[in-house]
Amino acid sequence: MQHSSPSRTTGRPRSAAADEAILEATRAALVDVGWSKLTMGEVATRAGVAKTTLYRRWAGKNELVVDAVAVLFDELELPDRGSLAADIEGVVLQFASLLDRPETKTALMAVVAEATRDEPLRERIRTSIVERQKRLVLVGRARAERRGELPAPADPCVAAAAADLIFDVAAGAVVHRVLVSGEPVDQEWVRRFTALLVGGLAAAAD
Amino acid sequence: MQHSSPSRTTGRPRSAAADEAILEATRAALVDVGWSKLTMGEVATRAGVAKTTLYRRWAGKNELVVDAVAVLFDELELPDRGSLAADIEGVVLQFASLLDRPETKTALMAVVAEATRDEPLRERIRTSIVERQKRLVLVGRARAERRGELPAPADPCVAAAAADLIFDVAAGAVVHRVLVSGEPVDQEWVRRFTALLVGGLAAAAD
DNA sequence: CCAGTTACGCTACGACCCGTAGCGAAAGCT
DNA sequence: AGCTTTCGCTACGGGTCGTAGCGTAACTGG
Repeated sequence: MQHSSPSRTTGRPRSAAADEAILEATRAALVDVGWSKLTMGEVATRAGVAKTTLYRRWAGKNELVVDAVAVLFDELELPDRGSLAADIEGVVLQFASLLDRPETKTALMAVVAEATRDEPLRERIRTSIVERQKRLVLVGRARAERRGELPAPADPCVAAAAADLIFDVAAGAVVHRVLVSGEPVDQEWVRRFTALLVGGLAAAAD
Repeated sequence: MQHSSPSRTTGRPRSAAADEAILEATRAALVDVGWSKLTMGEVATRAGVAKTTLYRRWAGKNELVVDAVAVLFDELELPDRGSLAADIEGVVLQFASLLDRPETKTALMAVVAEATRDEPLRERIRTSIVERQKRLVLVGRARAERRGELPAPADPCVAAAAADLIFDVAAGAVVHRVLVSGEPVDQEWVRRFTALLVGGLAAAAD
């Protein structure tokens, strides 16, 4: 009667090694053939696994790819570089180089596109990728306040809205620059963008 | 010997009505079934046209959809609302409501994703959609300078880079807000975003 | 008016991928 | 041992792809 028990005690356990092999094979296949020509059968072959095993764990291509690329985003960090501007420049460059990797480049927009007509998938993207990276904004903001570069927000509700805004602006700008405009996120561009963002934050604080 | 003559003088001419019927059918199909379940056969049926006719004019689904949605972006305008901030708020709201339409929502990210592995498609998107809308940034900037809200840039090369930056920031932020974060672009958000952008522009002018 | 040229609608086709069902074997538990 | 669940494998109907071939329609130049 206990169908979705998190850890079942009886029966043969699922191979954790197969899990990682599948995700790794998915990333490799994304590099080689891209999103549109990626098939479940190919991933299964690459991972040395039966196609049915894939369908036992993921509903389809969308969910599989989300899980395969989500872990890559956890590499992002926010080392303390001494100033708000330097911190932003650092993380933006990290994010840009992550987006330059062929597996993320071809997969990210594709799953977002699919998610426009698939609410569960949208939720999966949110919890697996988006929400996890907002931590970077919060850490950066707290650090800037500690340095006295930004005033502490009066209303915590306003603070949350501001963090969301900054996240959308930063992530959106980099994604648009790389994938839509198709031009590089180089030192020069990052410098200009950071100046714009920091200037706007300072002005909004008044 | 003149294979790709722009207007051939001999033979039966292509039906312009069929062209429009196909693009219209493509948009309608996008609304109904979305990008991933959109098939060339279905579009042909809806348009009352043979499937082979589609392939005679477009190489595939990607190119067809780009042409089908590109015209929608030409609706964007930048009416003079008296101030830089008001102008930005107006066009951002327009862009957001355009992105809310199901046909653009599901198609835009999908073709961008495909374009990451298809250079000709990337070029087609650039010339058909992206470059055409940069006019809005240039018009807004010129208007702000005429009002005295922003100084005229010294170097025209710097001015072009600044325009590209503003375009990526504005378009990217709205797209990210709507499609990735999945939250609405309401009056409140637009107000905050515009304050951030205008503040940044003013600060960068120093 | 007629021959030449091109577009159109239709049908049929092999190739591929999908997602599932059914089977026997393997791997864990009590 | 006996039970339970996963695994690899094969096979299948259903769908889409992109193309080829055919006869017909539309338009042009002689």
